[in-house]
Order: sequence, then C-alpha cells, then structure tokens
Amino acid sequence: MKATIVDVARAANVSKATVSRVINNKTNVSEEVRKRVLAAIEELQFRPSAVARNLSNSMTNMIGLIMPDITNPFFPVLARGIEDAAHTMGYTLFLSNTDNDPDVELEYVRKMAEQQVAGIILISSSFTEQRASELLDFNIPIVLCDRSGEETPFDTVTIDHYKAAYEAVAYLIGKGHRNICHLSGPVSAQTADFRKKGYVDAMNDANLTPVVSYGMFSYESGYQQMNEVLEKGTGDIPTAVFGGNDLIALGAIHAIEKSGRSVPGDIAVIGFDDILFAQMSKPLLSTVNIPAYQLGVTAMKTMNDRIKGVRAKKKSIVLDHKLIIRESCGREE
Amino acid sequence: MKATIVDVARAANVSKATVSRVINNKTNVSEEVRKRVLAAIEELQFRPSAVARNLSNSMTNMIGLIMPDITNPFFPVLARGIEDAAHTMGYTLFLSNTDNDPDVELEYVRKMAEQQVAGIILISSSFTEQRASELLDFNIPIVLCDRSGEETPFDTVTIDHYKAAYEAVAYLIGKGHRNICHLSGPVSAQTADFRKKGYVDAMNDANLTPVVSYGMFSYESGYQQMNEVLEKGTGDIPTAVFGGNDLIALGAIHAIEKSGRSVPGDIAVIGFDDILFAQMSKPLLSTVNIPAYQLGVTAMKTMNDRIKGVRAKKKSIVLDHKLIIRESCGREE
DNA sequence: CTGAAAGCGCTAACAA
DNA sequence: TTGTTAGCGCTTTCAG
Repeated sequence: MKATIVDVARAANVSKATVSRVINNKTNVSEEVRKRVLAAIEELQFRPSAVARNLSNSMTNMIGLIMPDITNPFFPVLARGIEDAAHTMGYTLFLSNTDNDPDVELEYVRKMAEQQVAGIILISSSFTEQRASELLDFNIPIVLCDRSGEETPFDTVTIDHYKAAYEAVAYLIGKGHRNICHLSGPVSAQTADFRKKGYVDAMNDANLTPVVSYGMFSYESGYQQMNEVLEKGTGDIPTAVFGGNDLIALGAIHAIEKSGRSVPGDIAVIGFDDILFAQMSKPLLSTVNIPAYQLGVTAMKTMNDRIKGVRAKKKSIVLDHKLIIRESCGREE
Repeated sequence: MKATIVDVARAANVSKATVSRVINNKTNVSEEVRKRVLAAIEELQFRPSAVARNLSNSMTNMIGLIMPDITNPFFPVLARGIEDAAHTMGYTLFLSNTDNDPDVELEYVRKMAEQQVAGIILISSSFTEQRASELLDFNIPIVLCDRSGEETPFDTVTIDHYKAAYEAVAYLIGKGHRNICHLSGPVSAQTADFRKKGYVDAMNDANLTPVVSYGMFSYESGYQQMNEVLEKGTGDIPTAVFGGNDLIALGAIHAIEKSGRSVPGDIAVIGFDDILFAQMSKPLLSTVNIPAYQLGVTAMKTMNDRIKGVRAKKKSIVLDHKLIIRESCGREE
C-alpha cells in the first residue's frame, strides 16, 4: 500500500496538519520538526495524492486541451507551446481530438468538466452561438485558441485569418495574377471561412472574380481539388492558387506538376500555416506564417490569468502573422 | 455553486447512496426512484466530480503519456492512436514532452504518479537499468512504447528497429551499393542505437565498411551531417545513404541536391519511420514504415489489460514494419 | 429497494 | 509552533 499523510505523521510523531504544512512549504513549522517530517517522507517514499488535494481544495491544476487532430502538422507545434507553458506554470495537460465533430467536442468538454479541470483551451472548428451558451453552462474558464469571434463571451487568442488571407491574395494580385483560385478547407471550419472571405474580398477589391473550391484541410484533398480545377479546360485554368492551408497547397502543387505544368512557372501557389514541411518541399512553399508555438504559450498564459482571477473582463489577443515568400509563387524580383 | 450529490439527493428526496446507485447504473433501484433521481440530475445539471470519485475509489481513469516531442512528425500519429484507444476505453490522457531529457522524464513520471494516474505509457529515449528500478519504485503500471528491451520488467510494444534497419541496408546492398553511409540520430537514443546496429551488421555481413555519423533526429541535422560527408572528398562519397529517420533522410536529400548531385541518380537515400511527408517529398522517400497509429492503439490496449489485471506476467509485443520502396533509392526494376 | 454512516487522503480553520 | 476537527464529494458496507 502506498504511504499516506497519516503514515508520515505517525512516523515523524506529529499530526497530519504538520505534515501538510511541510509539504506545502508553510513557514510556521520549526526547523527541527520540518527535518523530522522530511526524513519520514523520504523514508516512506511519500508522495501526496493530487486527487485528495484537489478534492480538499476543490480545485485542480489540470487543463484540458481540445483540438481537431494532433495529426495535422499545424497542431503539434501549438500543443507544444501550450504544454510547455502549462508545465512551467505547474499545470498538467489533457489531450483530446475531435476531428471537427461538434458532438465529440461537447463530449470532451463534458468529460473534462467532470475531471474538474481548472480550464479548457478549445480549438473549435465550428463555433456557434448555441455552442457558446452550452459552454457557458459548464461555468468553467475557457479560452478559444486560433478561433476568433468578437461575438463570443470567452477569452480568445488567435491571428487575423481574414487579413492574412487578404494579404496573401493581394500579393498574388500585385504580382500580376488575374485568375486566382482558392482551394478552401471545409465550409464548416471557421478558419476556412475567414480565409475564404479574405480571398474573396481581395479579389473583389481588385475587380477580379473569385473562384473557390471546398474540400478538407489535407494533402489528398488539395491534390484532388486542384485536379478538378485543372480539368475544367484550358481557358479557365488559373495562373495562381491560394491554398486554404499548406497541406492543400502542397497537394495542389503535386497535381499541377503531375499535369505537366510547373510551379511557379505556369501556376503560382501560396499556402497558409507555414508548417515544418513548407520549408522542406520543392519548390519551397510560400505561405502565411502563423506563430503556432507562441499562440499556444499565449493561450496558456491567458488561461492562467483567468484562473488566477487576474482579470475579469474578456480578453481578445490577436498575434501577428507574416507573409513568407519562398519559391512556390515566384521569388521576389 | 456547482450541484453535488447531496443537492440531487435532497431534490429527489432520497439519500446520497441512492443517487450514487443511479449514476453508477446499479440495478437495485426501483424504476420510479430512478426516474425521480434522473430528473433531479437533469434539473440541477448535476455532473459527478471525477476527483471525488477517484478519491473514493482510490483509482483514477487517467493515463499519462510521456514522449520526447510531439513536434516530431512521427509522434502525433502514435499519440493519436493512444488517445483514440484511451477514449474508447474511457480513459483520459495526459500529455508531456521530455525532449529526451532523462531528468525531465523522471519529473513527469513523478508528477503523473502524484496525479494518481492509472498507468503511464512511456516513450523513453534512453532506458537504463537504473531508470527501470526507479520506475519500479513508483509501483504503477508502465508500458514502454517504441522502445524495446528484453531486459526491462515492463510491458513493451514496439517494432524490431534492428531488423528493420538491417533489411533496409540489405536492400541497398542488394541493389549493388558498396559505399553506404549511415546518418544516425543521437547516440543516446535507443532507437538510433538499434538502427545503427542493424546497419553495421548488414554492412559487415556483406564485408563492407560501415561509416556512421551522429546527429539529431531532425531535418537540419540530416542536412548538416550530409554536408559533412559530402565535404570529405570525392573518393569517400557514398553511393547510398541510410537515414536514422525520415527527417534526417530528407535533410540529406536536400544537401545532396544542393551539392549538384541527384537523388537517386548519384546517391540513393532511404529513411525510417514513414512519416506523412515521406509520401509528399520529391523524390518520394523510400523508407521503413512503422505502424505508428497501431503501435499507439496496441500500447493502450496492453495498458488496459495490465490495469484490469488481465495478465500478470510481462508482455512484449513486436509489431511488423515494412520496407517501402518509393523513389529516393531508385525504383524497383 | 433504500438509508445511515464510515472512509478515501488531504487542507484549513480553530484551539491550545 | 502544533494538534484537533471538520469537511471536500463520492462509494460502499451494513442495517432495515
């Protein structure tokens, strides 16, 4: 059987309270007694039960992280940022994947609420008003990450997807492209939607006609979407493509090259996210860099402030993105 | 304030015990009372505290996952396998990254032990005997994943890194290569070591001279290691390279091509892991496929069996790897 | 079928 | 400075 606080108390010939005091580094314990207790702890290999502490404090140091899919190259970096920050702040992190299924998402929120997590960092794909009110019912700190929404009641840490997309497309337009198509992610995903809007507005502002195709945020989807675009006939073939994320862009490049065309020679391609592989592909992928790690760290900090009651009113943080021009859309002159 | 079991009991006009019975689906509750309680639960939005339950049961349903770095493309898939399995089995998963630091690793084990996790799935870089005995002291189920060791007292789920490496190198030799170098990961990593041994033995068995360089399991490291090899002078330049993992192999390809040589024309390259990018790179990367997802699922199953006490004696599972020939080492004739 | 009561391991007044 | 005593919210005998 594992040693408990009573065992230690007995061994050190003190009360539980005293043992509690020393393991919590309270000052009001005589040096002599403290030593005795410490010795007993060492002796018995005593390790205080977080469960019992949590119950007693009616407060845990666990944070729930709910994200679409850790397997998507963008998320591990984000998760790492969160975990690192959580660790240094003394929290422990729960991981879960929703595959963008709202029901699964809610199930996880429920599960984590039962675990009495101190807070939940949510990377929700589709964030509706109804969902917001459901979440509010849990009465637990939530910070939305990589999803914005002035309209939500929660703290928010994200980048400006709309603006970033607008800039990427504007860049393409600036390079002389008139026929630019957008290979978007799923309609239901908020980020996909924001990026699409940025694309559409950039096109409209330049008096160009937006053309968007919807798919998944994956390499295969990008490949397939691009193939469909390519099959439309010579006249309609774009000179530039804006991918909803890097995976899509990479898949598109594959399709383009397979069709005998070159990137950026025949068709320029630009992605979104700046995942690790964007710096390894051929051609090197031009894309919009999102500070994923920093996003995670910031989200965790925001969460901690919220938990510690540092601030009462909602906070919306928007980190900076950056257009990264590499090879896939033609180098800078 | 959140509703507790007493609130429900009061509202339903029954005792806590009865409420407990219904939330645990015990049979000995009359239909009428059950309904009344259920109504009260719904009414009060009651959600049983896992913390309290855990304390009472002196057993949690949390599993700790300790891995080097979720940011390394191989791990997210593994983690996903574990998480999916954990979820369906009713467990909740803690995530942590050690960066291969044994001290950090131990710190996390300690932390998770305090959290009273039901078990720990450990992907340990360097697994010594001393570490094994330290771990044993925690007296908590541990399954080693992707790390083997007949010599450890723990359950183990892995693939045969040695054999896989041997086969990859033998394949290269079979293709006529005599001068094959190995770009290994860090000496301290067990997997790197096993793979290196497989390489060395394959070379020796063919009366060839092994040449190995050590680095990190990263793209940059592969790039740099390959550059060093290339700088050695024309005579020593290998005709084939075996990368310690895919990232290294990909980095090596970059270095090779940058030096004006071609892959696989001048130098054949083969990697290890079969990460997502191996199927997207140019040339497509030949590599050894590790069933990462399956590894995760199996590890979690093994853990569950252990926790449930299905078996007492140690279990060592070795899953199958598979040599995947794509483009980077020359296509099959 | 239902309730009373003890206890899981720890913390936090309140006394001494 | 140290000990006593209630709980924290739930499960689980043991009676009835």
